Amino acid sequence: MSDYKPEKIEKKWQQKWDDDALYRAEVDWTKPKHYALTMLPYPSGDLHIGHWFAMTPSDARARYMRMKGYNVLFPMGFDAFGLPAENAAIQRNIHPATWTHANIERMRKQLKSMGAMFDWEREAVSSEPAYYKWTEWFFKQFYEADLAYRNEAVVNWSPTLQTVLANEQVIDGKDERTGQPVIQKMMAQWFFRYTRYADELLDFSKIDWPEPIKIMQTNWIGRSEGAKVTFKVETGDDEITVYTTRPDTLWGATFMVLAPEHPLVDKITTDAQRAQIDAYKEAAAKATEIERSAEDREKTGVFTGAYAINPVNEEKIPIWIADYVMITYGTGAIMAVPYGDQRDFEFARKFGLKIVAVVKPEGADSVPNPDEMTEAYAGSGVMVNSGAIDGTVHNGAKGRKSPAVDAAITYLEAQKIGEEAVNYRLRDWLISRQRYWGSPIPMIKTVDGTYETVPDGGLPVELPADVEMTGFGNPLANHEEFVHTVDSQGRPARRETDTMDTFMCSSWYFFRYLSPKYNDAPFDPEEAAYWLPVDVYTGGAEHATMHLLYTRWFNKAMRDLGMFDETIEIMHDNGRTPEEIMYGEPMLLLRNQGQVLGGERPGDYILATGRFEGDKLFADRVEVVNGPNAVPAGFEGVFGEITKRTESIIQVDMAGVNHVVEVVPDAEVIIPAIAGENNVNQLKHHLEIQRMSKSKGNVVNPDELVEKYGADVVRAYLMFGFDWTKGGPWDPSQVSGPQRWVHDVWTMVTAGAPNSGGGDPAINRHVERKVHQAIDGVSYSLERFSFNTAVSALMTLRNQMQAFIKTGQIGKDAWTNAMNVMLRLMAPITPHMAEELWAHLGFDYSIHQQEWPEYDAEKAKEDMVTLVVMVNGKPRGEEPVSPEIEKDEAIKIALANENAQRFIEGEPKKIIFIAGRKGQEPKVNIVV
RNA sequence: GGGGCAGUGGCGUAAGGGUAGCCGCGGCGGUCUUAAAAACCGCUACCUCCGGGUGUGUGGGUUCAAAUCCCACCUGCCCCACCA
Repeated sequence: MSDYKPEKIEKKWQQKWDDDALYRAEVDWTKPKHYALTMLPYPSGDLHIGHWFAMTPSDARARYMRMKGYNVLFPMGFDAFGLPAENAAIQRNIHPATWTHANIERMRKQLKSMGAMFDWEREAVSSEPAYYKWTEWFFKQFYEADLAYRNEAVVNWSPTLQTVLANEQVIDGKDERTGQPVIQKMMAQWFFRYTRYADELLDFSKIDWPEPIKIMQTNWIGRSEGAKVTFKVETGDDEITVYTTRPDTLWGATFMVLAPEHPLVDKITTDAQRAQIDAYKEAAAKATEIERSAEDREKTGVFTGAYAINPVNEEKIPIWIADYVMITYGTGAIMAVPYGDQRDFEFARKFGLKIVAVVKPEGADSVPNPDEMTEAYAGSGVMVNSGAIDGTVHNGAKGRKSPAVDAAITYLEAQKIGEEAVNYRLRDWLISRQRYWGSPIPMIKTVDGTYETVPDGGLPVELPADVEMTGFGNPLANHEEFVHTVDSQGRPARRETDTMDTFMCSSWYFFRYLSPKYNDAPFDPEEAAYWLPVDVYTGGAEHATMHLLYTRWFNKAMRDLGMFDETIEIMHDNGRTPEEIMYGEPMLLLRNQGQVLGGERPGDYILATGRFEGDKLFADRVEVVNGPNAVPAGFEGVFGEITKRTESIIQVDMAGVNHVVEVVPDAEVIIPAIAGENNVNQLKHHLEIQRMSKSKGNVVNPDELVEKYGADVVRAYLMFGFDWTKGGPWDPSQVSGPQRWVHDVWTMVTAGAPNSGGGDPAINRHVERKVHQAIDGVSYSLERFSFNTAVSALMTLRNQMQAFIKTGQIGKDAWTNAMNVMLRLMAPITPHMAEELWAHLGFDYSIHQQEWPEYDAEKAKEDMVTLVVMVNGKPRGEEPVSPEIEKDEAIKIALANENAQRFIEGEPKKIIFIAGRKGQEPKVNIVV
């Protein structure tokens, strides 16, 4: 019966929508606006099922908002600069621009097959000169406002290739292409003053963002309160300043540790120690920061031979270098208090350094003997052996909220040996990349070594097209014509050859969408005044601490440089309060989707022995073995891969046959890979958890799915089959549910009304009720980005309608009205089919310009509901009652319930009535 | 190592502190068919003395009431600055 042909109707409607400019979003001050934004893709080659998973639900939400009466802008573009284009260039001898543009062409076509309401007139591509002219312009503005500066930073340097490598190009300290060693090298680079906005970035009060994102950003910024303390080096005039969050423990500082890169190291090192120090520095240069900061690593370090004087007690303390101190955090030097800091404690134990107890733990009778301690004590207590602050209390609070810290800071400031200080884990934003395929940094280095900006007329500094991509050296630095220029006084000068981090491009793309062809500024203030800020932003949570923090910084810097001034004026002229812009927050609401995963993880291979009961093995011994090829001779038990584990019940695949093994309590579990005593919880079962990636060959191509099922079914499946915020493994076997749903609706509508007359009024009333319950369910779900429950509510309506139609008693008008509403509810999810069936029923084009159905609670109401009678919180009986039942009446009925009475002895202690909220039954809980 | 998140039937998942498992997938039984597919109907957590009892990773706690809130643990996933 179903002659649903998605390949025909989808193309047809996409073409018509395009011809009619149905999704063109234009400024219209008479209508409320809604700027819906989904993260722009990197043009890697093919659209991934993950793009569909991120974008089609976002599209459904944008469509819903449009039907709710908003003027919706939902644009799309490409984040087109980046490393993969260069890799392609090197491997296939193709220009990065050619590769990128070809990919964009292909992906644009794939994106269009989604049937999303993208306004393609607004498309922006970050690698086009018309775009990166403004990326450069932003850099210039930031530089002139002292938000950009030059400083040294560590890079992965390949001596073989004479080039800087990305972290992902470095595998085990070696370049992935040549296998040659990579070293850590200091290089002068461009930074933005990210930390200047650290405190403002900690304020989330004006935005509705997911709690985890706010927590991650807060931790990432890592504000800490403490003090800076200056130590004098014993000989010479040198001073070493340290930052500490625990200045109260200064009396317990028994040595100092400098980062190996600390500038004073060479100067203070004694001749006797020099060889050792140099060797250590060289070794440290080879390790990455993540490796170095791993706390489970054995502590290493070398004594410099020099001593410092502890300013509070004049003690002479040795100065060491060690790689657990980072040059990038604080001052690159620490005072080591082995009593109170675990890392310092381990270091002191390893090298036999002195430990002095400075805190008497809360509730302890005496101060611990440092020689008997097995770990540092970082808790609260009373300060001891601490001179001026002896007896003050450290209560565990941060900064001056701890009395001991407060006393220490006051003392340090009075003695002029230190001062209160705030430190951030956040570091300034290093935007320099020694790469070709990025936006050039519009700076010129003059003959006297100073920098000046490229004048506005010189923007954009365009990337030269005739470069050779060999992977050796920096193509821009090797391009003579590009490098040689003149400065403002006509003297020969050199262009900056670093390009910008691509996060710079993606920090402002949603401004460019407003007016991608605008030539007088990054964006047209007339457009900005209407559309800004972004109302809803959707994308992956993996951007929590990078893109999503950079773009907030960028927006605040733009605000402070007056880039919104004109926009704000226009807002005023149109009666709009510009407060939202003044907050300096680019996106008011953020929601994250999860990831669609693919592939599999194998389970542990086990040998299990014990006692069989039928087919089930009660195992008293389980051993994890290497793989499927190790069956010992004469083995009796179960051997195979664990496919599933629920507590102590294990499903084992033994040569294709499933066996159930129950691991008895106290069974011996042996897992060689996990040291120490093992238990059943550590057994790994088969899981499908891997991320999709080309190298694993488990990427799902949406084009094939669209061809097979149609875009509407793929959209419906992606929205229905997952918790959108979680994502999950790809499982094509689950497509059939949504597929049946779409086909059923098609069949239902094309079959026409089952009854040409008025039908049974009671049935018609039921239909109306279920339709309104569906309006409520779908609206509530879409409002909350809960796409799976939206589809679920529509499937429920399908089931109910099928049952009503089967009676043959549904009237023509009731049926037509039900179909009319159902199609409008489906329009955001399955836009093509909804449009086709809408036209089939003779309603006015386009369904996407219709209003969202209005919910009427009266119409949705049931005549009778079930009163749940509970005793001590357990359901004991049910009684049919009116949904409006009052408390007293409900309690009376509940107490009269026969079954419930069996559980009530004597007088109830308490009776609680829970009113029947929307969609829920009233309840009475009788406590006895 | 640091940070974040998650754990519910065979599977994907639902549940606004208030009857755990909505909606699907799969499976089992049936109808129709020469047969199969499709479609349609029914069943589908465990135990039970048939009264009921148990059950949301484990162990505690708060509450009249906990999948939901709190604490600890176990397991897994994601992010960590030149991948985007």
